[in-house]
Amino acid sequence: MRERVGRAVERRVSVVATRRSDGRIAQDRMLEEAIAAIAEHGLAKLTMSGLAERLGTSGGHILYYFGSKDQLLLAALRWSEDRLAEERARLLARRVPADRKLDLFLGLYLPAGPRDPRWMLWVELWARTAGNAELRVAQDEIDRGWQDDLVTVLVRGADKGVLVIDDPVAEASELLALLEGLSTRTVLGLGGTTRDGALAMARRATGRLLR
Amino acid sequence: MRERVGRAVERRVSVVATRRSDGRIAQDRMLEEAIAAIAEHGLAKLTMSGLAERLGTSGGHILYYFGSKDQLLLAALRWSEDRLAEERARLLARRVPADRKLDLFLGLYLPAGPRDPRWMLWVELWARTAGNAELRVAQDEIDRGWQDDLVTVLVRGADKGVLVIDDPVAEASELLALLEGLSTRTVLGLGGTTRDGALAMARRATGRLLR
Amino acid sequence: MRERVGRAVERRVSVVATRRSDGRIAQDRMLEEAIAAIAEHGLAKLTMSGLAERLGTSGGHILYYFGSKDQLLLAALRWSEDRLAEERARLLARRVPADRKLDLFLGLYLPAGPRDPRWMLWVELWARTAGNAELRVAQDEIDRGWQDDLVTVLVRGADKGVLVIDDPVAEASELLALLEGLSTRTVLGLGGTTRDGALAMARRATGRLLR
Amino acid sequence: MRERVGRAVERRVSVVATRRSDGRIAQDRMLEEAIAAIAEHGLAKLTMSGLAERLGTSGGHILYYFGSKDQLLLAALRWSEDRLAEERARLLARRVPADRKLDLFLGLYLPAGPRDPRWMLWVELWARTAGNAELRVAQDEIDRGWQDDLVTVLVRGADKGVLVIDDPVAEASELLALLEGLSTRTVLGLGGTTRDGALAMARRATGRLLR
DNA sequence: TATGAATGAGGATTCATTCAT
DNA sequence: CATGAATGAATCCTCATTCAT
Repeated sequence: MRERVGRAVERRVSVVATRRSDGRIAQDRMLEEAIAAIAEHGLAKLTMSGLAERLGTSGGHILYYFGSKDQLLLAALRWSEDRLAEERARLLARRVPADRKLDLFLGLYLPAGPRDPRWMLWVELWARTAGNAELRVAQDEIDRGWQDDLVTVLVRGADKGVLVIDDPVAEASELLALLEGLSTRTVLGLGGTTRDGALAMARRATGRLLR
Repeated sequence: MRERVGRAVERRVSVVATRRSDGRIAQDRMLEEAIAAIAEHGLAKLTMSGLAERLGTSGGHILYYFGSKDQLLLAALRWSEDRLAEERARLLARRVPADRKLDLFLGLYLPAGPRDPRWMLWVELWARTAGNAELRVAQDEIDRGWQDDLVTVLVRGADKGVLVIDDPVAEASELLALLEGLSTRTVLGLGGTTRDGALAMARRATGRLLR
Repeated sequence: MRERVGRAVERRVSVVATRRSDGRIAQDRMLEEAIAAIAEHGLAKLTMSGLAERLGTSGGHILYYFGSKDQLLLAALRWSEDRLAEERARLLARRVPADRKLDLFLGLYLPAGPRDPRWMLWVELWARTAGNAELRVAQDEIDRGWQDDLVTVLVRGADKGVLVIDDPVAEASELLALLEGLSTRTVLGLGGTTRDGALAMARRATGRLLR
Repeated sequence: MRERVGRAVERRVSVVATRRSDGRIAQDRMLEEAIAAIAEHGLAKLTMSGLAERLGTSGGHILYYFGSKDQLLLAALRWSEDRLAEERARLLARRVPADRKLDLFLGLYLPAGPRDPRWMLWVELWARTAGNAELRVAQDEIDRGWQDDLVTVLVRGADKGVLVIDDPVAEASELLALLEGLSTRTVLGLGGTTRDGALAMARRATGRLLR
């Protein structure tokens, strides 16, 4: 069990370095496909053999890399958020006014629509958070990433005189909580919430908060 | 510990309300215990026989009442929210200033703390929403209950000149989205959010939103 | 897992008392068949579903009673030895000369021949003893039963003047160790050992040991 | 701890014996490590990859040498007993009185203590004997080695007038059966049997048998 | 109402073995 | 020689659900 994890880690490192076997299914494909499958049918319906079939590989092979289904899920979460963290980093580096940057941030956070894969994964994993410390830690880390970057945007905006902030940490927290609530509703299709509606609402709240 | 207190209170209520039918009481106990079990160990660990053991009955008997596990879950959700709807109704009927009423509303919505049974149930059921139309409809209905009552509070507050509102439906939606995000974080223990912290944040946002 | 065990225990108690369902497969049959299957094909080939098929029932049903394969094995061992313990008790109660009684004791201990089910079970379970404390305790208990009864036979024989003993505990231990060695060889068919050969050898050693 | 010492000794031996082929040394290490692993955790827990890890090699490599796990086990048994056969040969060649030689023989046969690797391997393999003809043949051969050497000791002792024997084959068989029973108990830790206790008992029986 | 025996489909996981490199 | 990726069959166990009593 333990060595499986180690193997998975090694693997990730060597993905770029070696590609000995062409038949080899990349871990990334596995994670991507797992997220897609969860988005389509829910985590409850995700079976190792079903996922393997989608990938044209064997269930044993997936476990060979990830060790267990829980680890696979955790890896999927991290993989998904790693890419978003990169997008956020790119966003932070862009030369656009702070208010525009903040707006882009909102768009990045909110789900693309109902059943958005990334958010479906979050919702599914929330249900497992209570019983899985490793998962909670990972979620906390990811959350902190969003929080820190948002604080950065706010502080820079204040420095430039574009945004009026008071307590950037508290304001970021509030904004993220609102975004999370909006996202949950959007992705689950509750209350008729759409991405556009959520975005509009987030913008209004942002305007009120920072002016 | 918390749910024990809550349970005693509920018991008194339901004994009075449905003295006629012992079966009804039995059902209430089942739902109550199901929610407690989910809060304690998660939905994934809730088995019919395990629940039966907690209740001192048999698994078959629970299904005798509820037909299936899904129906039991749905009933648990409704049972839990029905009682809150009653509390909201009592709150709306109270003769307190609108801003005070709004504050009490916030307190009613937010979870008592990490692993609050009602919210654990919500989080668990979100993961089942996508594949279960009946469940989504029920969630929508419950959500609408909160929304409508909040709108009522806002409108009455505006009539009295205590609150300054613009678009009560939109403002209620935004407030509820924020509350939901705060609740999720509180109940899952993410980002160190506590009930008090969430409440303070909700109050600040409410103040800003309504003047 | 734990409650399964409890259920199995209850079950054993109620076997005599209630027999509500005629289609019900008695646990005894399960144990008996399990032992037969192990004797025929070895423990490694014993699968729950395979055993279920022999019994005309479902794998789930066997586990319903025994909780796990390990528990089933343990129960099989106990069941098998319980019956022998009764036979020993009957033997001890018989009114025959001590030397004759001792001879019958040898016959009771030794396997009926190669692949004797009871002894096959022992051999298979020895391989699991090291990693299973519960199993080792059970084996020790059973062993003590043989030892105590043999000591009783020896002491009574000495009292009657039929046997000449010196240290009954040590002599019983030695005799049992010899019997165990002979049994292992007989049941595994090693060294061409047969039940008759083993019995003859045991008799000679007994004669030498006790005059 | 014990096997570490033993391993160092073996190493020296095999280095001298088969200096030509490094592969041969590697095979020895594999067998040695396999036996140690079985003694520590049981055959059920011995996996090819786990063994490979202990050896710092790959699972595929072990099979490259041995073809299959069963063959590996068989080789381990033979390897272990070959070394003992050599020790027996050395013992037979020594110029010591027959009774002393017999005593050393007992010490060689009995396990060093609970979980003695050689005996753990025997016990584990007994469980596989029934379904594996090749294994049974190997066990028979090894057994015959002990038997023949013991007969030799007895006969020579009789020739010298040190031992009083009647039917050396039968007496050797009986002694070996007793030794096997004592060994099984010692290695499994049943009945509180220790090596010293087993040795004392074996000596007493030997004295009785050959006087 | 209430029980609990019985079912049986289903799923995660393990592992010996193969084979391309 | 040596690796380790890839396989996929095999197995234990879980659990909602049914139903005779």
